[in-house]
Amino acid sequence: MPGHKKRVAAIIQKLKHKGHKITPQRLAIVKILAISKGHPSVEDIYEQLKTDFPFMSLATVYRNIVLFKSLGEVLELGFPDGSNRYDGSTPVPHPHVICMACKTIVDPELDSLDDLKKEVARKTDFKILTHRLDFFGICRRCLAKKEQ
Amino acid sequence: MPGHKKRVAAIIQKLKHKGHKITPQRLAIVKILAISKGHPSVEDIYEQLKTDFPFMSLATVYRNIVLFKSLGEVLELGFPDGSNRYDGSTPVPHPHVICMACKTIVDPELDSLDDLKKEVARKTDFKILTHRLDFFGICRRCLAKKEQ
DNA sequence: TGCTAAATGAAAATAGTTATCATTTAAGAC
DNA sequence: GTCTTAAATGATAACTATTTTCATTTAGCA
Repeated sequence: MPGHKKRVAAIIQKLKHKGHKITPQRLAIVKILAISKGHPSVEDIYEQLKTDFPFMSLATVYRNIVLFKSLGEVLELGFPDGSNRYDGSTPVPHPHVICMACKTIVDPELDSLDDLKKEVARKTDFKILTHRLDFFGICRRCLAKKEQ
Repeated sequence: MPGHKKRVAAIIQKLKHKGHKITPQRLAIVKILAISKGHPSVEDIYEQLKTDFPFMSLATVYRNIVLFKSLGEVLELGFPDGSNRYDGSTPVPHPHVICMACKTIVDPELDSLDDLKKEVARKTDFKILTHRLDFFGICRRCLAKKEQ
């Protein structure tokens, strides 16, 4: 079973287990969140759903995201400009590299992150529960465009 | 000259240099931003100003923060819950450790951050321009409270 | 098939921020 | 010091993203 199907199955199972109903709208939102690699916004999700659910309400998208967040099945990425984006495929904190030109978000694997976490815990006396790590820059493709 | 006075002077100088007027309201906002160590919100700043400027408008606070941001003299920290907070004393990206209970924000010095930056640049092919690094947890004081 | 709590759609409400516009004022010219 | 004018301010309206309300529909179980 491919990764995103596993994710859909896992989320559905958790929903059922917690006593939530599996509506067609909810299932469609789960699928988009689990399949998307581009960290979609609420608006992105809503647009994708319009084809299959012309009468879908934006509120339904928001409500379900709130639910999935509370179940720990989506990661919310808020940005200062107010644009929130969602990651349903890897709902645990991980670093992001964001292109400021085309808004692409890449998930790098960073070995040295563990050292950093340890250093924080050691130096601050905090009980660290989660983190958020974003790098902003220009991706290779946009760099190439600029030079033309 | 103490650090925060230097910051006030530096911001004022940049404002003048760019042809912006130094109004009493603007000066007061600059001082609060430069002096505060607790990363105040717009509402915090507004409340502090009310004593000296009873007729101060919230819009003035927002307008000035937009200006200072554009000059690179304050750092904006946006959070998913919509609460934005501002750092005028160290307006370059740096890690934060945030207490989820009392909302305190601490600035740790992390030596291993450099390694992480290098690793990102090497692995992603992005031109990295800036970053955002936050750790969320519970501070020692709030941990102690819980145990009582 | 029927029942009931949960979910939905549509629209109103809310919160944080930005824009509008008439009035005031800082700062350079005289 | 006074004049001039573009910039800044205060009050308020507008705006955007999100949440809430409420009447209606529906998933899931008896």
